[in-house]
Amino acid sequence: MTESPRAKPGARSEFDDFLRKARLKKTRTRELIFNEIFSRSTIHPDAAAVHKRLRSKGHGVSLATVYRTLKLMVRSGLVSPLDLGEGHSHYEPGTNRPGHGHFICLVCGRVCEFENKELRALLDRVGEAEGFELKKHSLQVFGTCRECRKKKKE
Amino acid sequence: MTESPRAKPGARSEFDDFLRKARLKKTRTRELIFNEIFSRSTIHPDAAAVHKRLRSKGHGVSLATVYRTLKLMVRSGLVSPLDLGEGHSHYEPGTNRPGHGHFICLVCGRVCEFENKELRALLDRVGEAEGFELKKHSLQVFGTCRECRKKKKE
DNA sequence: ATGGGTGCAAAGCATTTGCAGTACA
DNA sequence: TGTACTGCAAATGCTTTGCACCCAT
Repeated sequence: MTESPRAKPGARSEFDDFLRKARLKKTRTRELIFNEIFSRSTIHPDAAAVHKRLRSKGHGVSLATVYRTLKLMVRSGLVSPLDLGEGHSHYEPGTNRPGHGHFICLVCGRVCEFENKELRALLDRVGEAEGFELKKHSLQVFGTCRECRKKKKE
Repeated sequence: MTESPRAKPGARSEFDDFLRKARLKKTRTRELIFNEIFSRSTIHPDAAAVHKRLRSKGHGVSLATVYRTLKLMVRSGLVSPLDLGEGHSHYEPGTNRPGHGHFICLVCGRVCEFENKELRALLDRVGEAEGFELKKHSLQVFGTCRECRKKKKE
């Protein structure tokens, strides 16, 4: 069981903690899937992409196990599902990232994250006004990215 | 072909306009589905709910047509799909409602809309900073509603 | 050893589609 | 009348599950 090369400091031990608390086993397969999500936080893969990537690296992991493990990681609070408007889930590392959202380019499909402190404060304020206790949120902004706007003008 | 009792003023003619422009036919079935979405904007039904509701009213509409029509209405820009975290789409009237979002109670499942001008301005600002041309957005806030918080404390 | 973990194939849902018949323009 | 629209059932695509075997503890 090797350490992830680019894992966030702390994230790995969170996974370990979760596994220990839930009396779940630490397996090679789970580590591989975990690393696939955490090593490149800008990718936002779906289950099929994780599966394909692992296969192409020579790891014989089944799609069923990818789904099982992703579900596990979502329940553990380490990973969040992400709706890019494609009708199925993508995944990204982390949960409870206040003020965090995504730009999704409708032309090229690129996804770009952003983080904004005002947004967090704003949502807290709106929630409080409604008597609503905010746990997490999901914000997607669809439009055209800088590059695609440039191309369109040419 | 009767008028919708509670349709937004203007919304109906938008639908008519869309149908005319796209050379689509105005049918009883499309009108029924349209009204089901627009008559109760707080309901956010999924396709199955629209279908069930129409059936219970004695209208023999097929689920396939409900899906086809909802897709049509989404493309027309009259209706927006809504991800309530259930793994399938719900629908609400309207598109391009800047500063619009949803609270979703994780305990009772109730959905509550909100509208906030600051949010709109904030997203525009963040988009501009990225060179991103904002078309629409989707914001869901998950947590516990006032009533469920009260019950929990008791 | 013993119970959880995994692969495989089959099942389960939401959604889409082919086709033949129906209804709007 | 002609073509779009609809219902039905089959097909599709993503995700879950049952079961037999495997492996971490």
